Amino acid sequence: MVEKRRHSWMEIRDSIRSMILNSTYGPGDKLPRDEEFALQFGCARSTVHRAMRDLAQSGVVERKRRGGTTVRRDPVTRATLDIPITRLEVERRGSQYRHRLLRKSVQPTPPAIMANFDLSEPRDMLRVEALHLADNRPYIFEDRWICLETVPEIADVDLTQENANEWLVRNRPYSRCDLRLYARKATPSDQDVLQSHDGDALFVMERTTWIGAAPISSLCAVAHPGYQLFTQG
Amino acid sequence: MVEKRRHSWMEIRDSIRSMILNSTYGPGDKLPRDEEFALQFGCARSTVHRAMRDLAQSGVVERKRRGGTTVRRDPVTRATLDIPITRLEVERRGSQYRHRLLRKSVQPTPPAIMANFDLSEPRDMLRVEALHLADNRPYIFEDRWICLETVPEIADVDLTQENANEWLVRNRPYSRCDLRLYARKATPSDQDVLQSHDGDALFVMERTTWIGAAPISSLCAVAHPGYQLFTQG
DNA sequence: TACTTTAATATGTAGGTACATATTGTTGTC
DNA sequence: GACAACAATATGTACCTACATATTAAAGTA
Repeated sequence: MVEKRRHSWMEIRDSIRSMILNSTYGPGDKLPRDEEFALQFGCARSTVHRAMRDLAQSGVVERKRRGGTTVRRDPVTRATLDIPITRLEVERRGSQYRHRLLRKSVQPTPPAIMANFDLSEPRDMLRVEALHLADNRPYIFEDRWICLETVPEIADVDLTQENANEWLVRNRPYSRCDLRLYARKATPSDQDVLQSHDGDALFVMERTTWIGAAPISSLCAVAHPGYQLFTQG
Repeated sequence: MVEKRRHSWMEIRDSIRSMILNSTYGPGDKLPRDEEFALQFGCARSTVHRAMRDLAQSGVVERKRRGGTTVRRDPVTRATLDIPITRLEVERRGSQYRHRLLRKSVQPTPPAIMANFDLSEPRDMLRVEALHLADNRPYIFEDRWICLETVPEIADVDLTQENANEWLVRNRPYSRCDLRLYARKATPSDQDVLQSHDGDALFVMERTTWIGAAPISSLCAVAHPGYQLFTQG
């Protein structure tokens, strides 16, 4: 029997997913070829391919050329984090955004930054320490290292006016971004800058970006006590 | 002049992206129609479409039917977090995984869990408190609420053998997952369970999952001091 | 047996056509 | 002028075909 109506790739995806769910195909199992599924569902191979791409992207299956498609043995929770420009994040909460440049200097990279960039030798970079404020209260403190060889123009930017975060994201899109999230106890110097109390738990986001193989910027952003990071539904 | 060679959608994507980068098209600008780009690049519309879908997904542009494609006014850093099954995370670090069920009971949901699930009324759910260990040292403590109406089978599972994390991820795939990340100061009860010291900063991951509109599980996972969450390269 | 070369094969992609769908703009009616 | 009905349009999808590419399996050679 030949199905007449057209099948959407999402239908196909859901069908395949539920087959994986109800153990028709278990973890590690090899799935039929796209063509076979296409025959089975009465749709085009490209439609199955579209569905499979989505399942692969969301971490349900793994695909390899010639190797076929297998059900992932270790399912993962895959979530997309949207980290907006800090100013927009603040304004979206209905608060007034302000920004203060605290320090700016050229220094050789310390070991931690070298590790972030995978550098074997120290290199002179622009270090910018700045504070983002929401309604005049500290929101995020950022300690950023910017590679002057990759981004020489940054030297001419007035960072008291436009903050480095925004300038970079608008002018230097990256091709690779590494992210690291963790919690850190507030230090005495945090207390001055973030108005945190002794021993507060602070949420830290480290972000390192490259364009191709060239380092752009490595950033350690420390949020105010109580900060939370969400995924978009 | 007509280009002969075939263009890959990634080339097209990079070309369009660099046009956005070098301000040929600025934030908020409307881009040409796919068909026009196709003509311009000498490729098929489907190739431009593929490129555009990628740019839209990575947050560079926004597409609307009939409305066309516009450059996003507010660039975001979009990162994909892979949160694996805890056992695999531990084993991948070369440590030995162990799991201990601490408490298990049926209770009405407290307000915080109701909020996570968007419930207006309390509901009886299975509360499971468990500890994941790496080399016999506390790794992650989880406090999980499981909806018995959506997942009645969980009542028959021996959670001292297979942990709830793994059972759910293998047997109850979700269609929606909300994630919340923050830092929290260690409480005295954390100190017992996680062997944390007084006032340590702890990394907390809250994860709530649904299948369709039906709640599956809401989880508060507190990691050991020093835990870090990465993005995959 | 160990190694290299070759063929087989499943996924990935490009091109093209036709139609679906959402949204916007325009026109018509009161 | 307000609102409803309708047409125009850019993106989205489905289906094909043809070819590209990575990887594995098989065959051949020393």
